[in-house]
Amino acid sequence: MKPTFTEKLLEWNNAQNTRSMPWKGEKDPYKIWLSEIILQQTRVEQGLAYYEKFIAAFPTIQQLAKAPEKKVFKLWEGLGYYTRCRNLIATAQIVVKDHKGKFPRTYDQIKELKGIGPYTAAAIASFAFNEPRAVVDGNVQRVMARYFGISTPIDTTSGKKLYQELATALLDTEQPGIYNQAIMDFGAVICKPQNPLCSVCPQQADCEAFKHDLVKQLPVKEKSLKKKERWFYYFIIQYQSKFYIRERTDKDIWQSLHEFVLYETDTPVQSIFQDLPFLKTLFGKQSYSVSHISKVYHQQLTHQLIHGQFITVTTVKPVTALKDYVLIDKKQLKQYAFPRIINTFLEEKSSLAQLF
DNA sequence: AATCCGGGGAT
DNA sequence: ATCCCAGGATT
Repeated sequence: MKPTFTEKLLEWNNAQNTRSMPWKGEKDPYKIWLSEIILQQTRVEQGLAYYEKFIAAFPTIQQLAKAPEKKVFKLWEGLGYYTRCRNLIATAQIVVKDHKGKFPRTYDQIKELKGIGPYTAAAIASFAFNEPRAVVDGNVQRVMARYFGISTPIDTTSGKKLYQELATALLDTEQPGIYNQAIMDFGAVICKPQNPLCSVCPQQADCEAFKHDLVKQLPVKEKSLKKKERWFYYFIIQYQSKFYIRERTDKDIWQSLHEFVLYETDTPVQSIFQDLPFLKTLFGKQSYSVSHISKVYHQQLTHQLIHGQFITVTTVKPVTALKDYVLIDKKQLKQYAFPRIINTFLEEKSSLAQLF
């Protein structure tokens, strides 16, 4: 006999949950996996278009596994957390090579794959294979913290353990997939982060947070993130009809994306014209001409604020001092994945007028 | 245990 | 501005 919470949740799911998504009820583990990776820390509304694009481009895991990496990253461009994309490719290749194209069928095997943690493994195992594993995502944590009135922070080791145990106890082991889907929908539709719909909530009578007016305070998060600022000066160096770009490979933001010639500082430079020794160092005695300096663009990341400025430079000879950078014809540029701050610049009409 | 990894939407 | 999103990997 399951707790009343589970009964009421499933009742709500049957009678009132109208939330519809393309992967709901899906049984193909490939499609479930793809949707779950895309949706990690990503809103359904934001991930939806990417899911459709990926399914259209790669209907099977075999096709994804053999696709050129560049093409996959171009599809992922703009979605963020690019390690997910790298792991997506690696996992597709592992499943095809080591598992003969058949997606692993148990939670433990699934969790071994790259980019798959406790949440995603539980989601795939329950949705595709009916294994009784409880998902714990942001929705589930919030619902349980409020329903039970728990003030243990969700972003601690003990908190994660506690919420996983609670979720497991509440799970309907007869229909784990339906239950997991239901509690996440419930968190997204009723027990929302802001302005939850307590007035129409079927759990209201037993909700500890509602009883004690703690709905707004729960769940508790312990850590606050520290941010740092970085200044990126991008030199768009044109030689004939080509530009220098490189792939970002350091352990840093935007790994596997591309960029123009970068000069980075941790404080803004006083004047692009006077105080930037970078260009002179780069060109030495070679001549160059600066044709345009853009406004300052900004991009807010989780832990960083990026200030970006774009300096368009033309030269009549190749720049030999540029290591790692390669010359790409301007017509080929759109094949490469760039960070949003660069695409924002490229998409502005004034920028295009300078470059093309 | 702490930190990092994006981009977008709501408030 | 701040929070949060169908989290996971690294140190």
